[in-house]
Formats: sequence, C-alpha cells, structure tokens
Amino acid sequence: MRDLEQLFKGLADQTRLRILNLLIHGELCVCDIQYVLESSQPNVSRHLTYLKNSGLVLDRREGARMYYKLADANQGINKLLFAFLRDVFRSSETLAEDVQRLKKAIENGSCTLSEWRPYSALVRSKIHVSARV
Amino acid sequence: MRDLEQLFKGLADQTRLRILNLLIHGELCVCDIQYVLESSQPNVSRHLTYLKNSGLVLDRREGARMYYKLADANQGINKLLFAFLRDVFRSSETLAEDVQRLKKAIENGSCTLSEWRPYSALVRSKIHVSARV
DNA sequence: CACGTATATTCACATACCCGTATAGTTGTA
DNA sequence: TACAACTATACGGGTATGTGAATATACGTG
Repeated sequence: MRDLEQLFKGLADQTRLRILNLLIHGELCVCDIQYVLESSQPNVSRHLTYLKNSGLVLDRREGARMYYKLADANQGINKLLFAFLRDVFRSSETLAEDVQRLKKAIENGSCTLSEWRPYSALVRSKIHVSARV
Repeated sequence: MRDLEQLFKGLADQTRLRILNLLIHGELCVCDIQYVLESSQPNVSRHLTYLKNSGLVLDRREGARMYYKLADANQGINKLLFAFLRDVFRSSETLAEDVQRLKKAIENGSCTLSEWRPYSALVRSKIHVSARV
C-alpha cells in the first residue's frame, strides 16, 4: 500500500518520466541524461536517487561514473508497469524529442558534456553499446 | 506529458488508491466510500474531485447523492491502466480489507451511514446492485 | 418555505516536494 | 599528493499537497 503510493509518487514528475523514457533504451550515466534533459546535474542526480528509492531503477558504479538502468523487468509488477509506460510514453511529443537527442548524443560518443576520457575507448564503446535508440 | 504527470499524481496517494480499489467493483456513492475508508466526508469528497479532474472517475447525481465510477475503460490508456491497477492492488492487505468492509456495507443495505431513505426501496436496490464484491 | 441529509468548498496550517546554489565525496590522472 | 571530472548531498526559498474544522450548496420532504 505504502509501496504503491511510493511507486506512483516516483512516477508523478515530469523530469522522472523523461528519465525513465530514456532508460527504456538502455543503461545511461548521469551526464548523458543531464545532456538530454538540459537540466542541472544536482537536479538529475536527485531525481535518479528518488527513482532508485522507489525501486524503479538500479545503479552501478563504473569508475567515476554512475550508470542507471531500469529495475529488473521480470521482478514483481515491473513487467506490467514497464509495458504500460512504454505504451503511454508513445503519446508524448516531448519524450520523442528526448529520444532523438539521446540518439544524437550516443552517435557523438557521449558522455557529451566533457572530453574527459578516464577509460579506454574499448571499454567506453562497450558501455555505450548497451543503450540503443 | 503534463497529462501523464497529472495521471500519476492522481494515483500517488493512499486515500485515492483505496477509492479506486473500491470503484473497481462498481459505482458507489460518497457515503459508502466514507464508511469503508473511515475517513471524513470532506476528505473523501476532495479526493473524488481530484480523481475526477485527473480523468480517472466519472460522477453522476441521483437525487441528493453523488455516484462515482471508474472512467470508461475502453477510452485511451484506461484499459491498460485499469488492468495494471487491478493487478497491483492484489498485493495489498489494506485494500483487501477495504473490499471486505465494502461487501459488508452492501449486504447491510448501504448507504450505511444513515437510515434516511429518499428513494423507493426498488430504486435503491437497483442502484446498489451495480457494485458487486 | 423550513428543515434535514448528502455533498462540495473554503480557510488555515502543517508537511512534502521541486529547484538553484553551494558544498562535499569519490574516482582517475599525473 | 594535488588536481580535475563525475556524482551526491545540504541548505534555503517558493510552491504544491493533504487534512480538520467550519461553512456553503444541492436535493428531498413535509
């Protein structure tokens, strides 16, 4: 009950809906999400923490970067939920534009915000292959 | 986008989830909902208004009483949404107890809160047949 | 019309939430 | 160790949300 309330509160925000819409396409680091949403870093980080606490996403550290992805789609209600989200997300123009920006960001070799490359090109390319648009 | 945010905000509250859980079983008047939830009348009324503005329920006047029911399940995303809600509602103990209270209320010939009967027994029985537990 | 019932709305207040700014923590590089 | 990049957290202010109490509105009865 409280869980359900928390779940829907996690979904009841534009920024978080936009983030989930991006994560449907694969694992992403904070800076890529920040680039697409054109929002501040603390703001994106806060909403990601919120999503994590709602049980909607999982995080993973890879060096200095944190990568976020959707929670296990085969666990509990997630399967139904994500199918529902995928469906309703189609009706939004904004969300479609976000995906286009994400596509461009990936093509340009994100993380787009910086030229800093702490990992080998090989590792990085492997990482970013996980997100497909 | 804004619509989606509004939708999930409509779902992001315990009281409103409990109300939706009841309305899945059929049309109900405010006083019956109030009885089951053991909440104040203004509180129930406010949340019903909220749900109406979110497009989740429809209202209908029958004399002095207002009856509420789920919005058309075949319109837009409602079909998917209601199926999802029906599914996730199963996991809650509180919601199951509410249904039991509703069942008892209907058996006792709700509206349970008052003995006032402004309509013929025939009309009333017809009305309350619409909700089945 | 006066009265009682059912429902909705207003007011006041506490809480929760969102965001920008600044700051702190973590990791990699030199 | 010093520094830069990436991410998270703390603080403050503005706004939204939830709720009880009181009040207002709509309807039915006599």
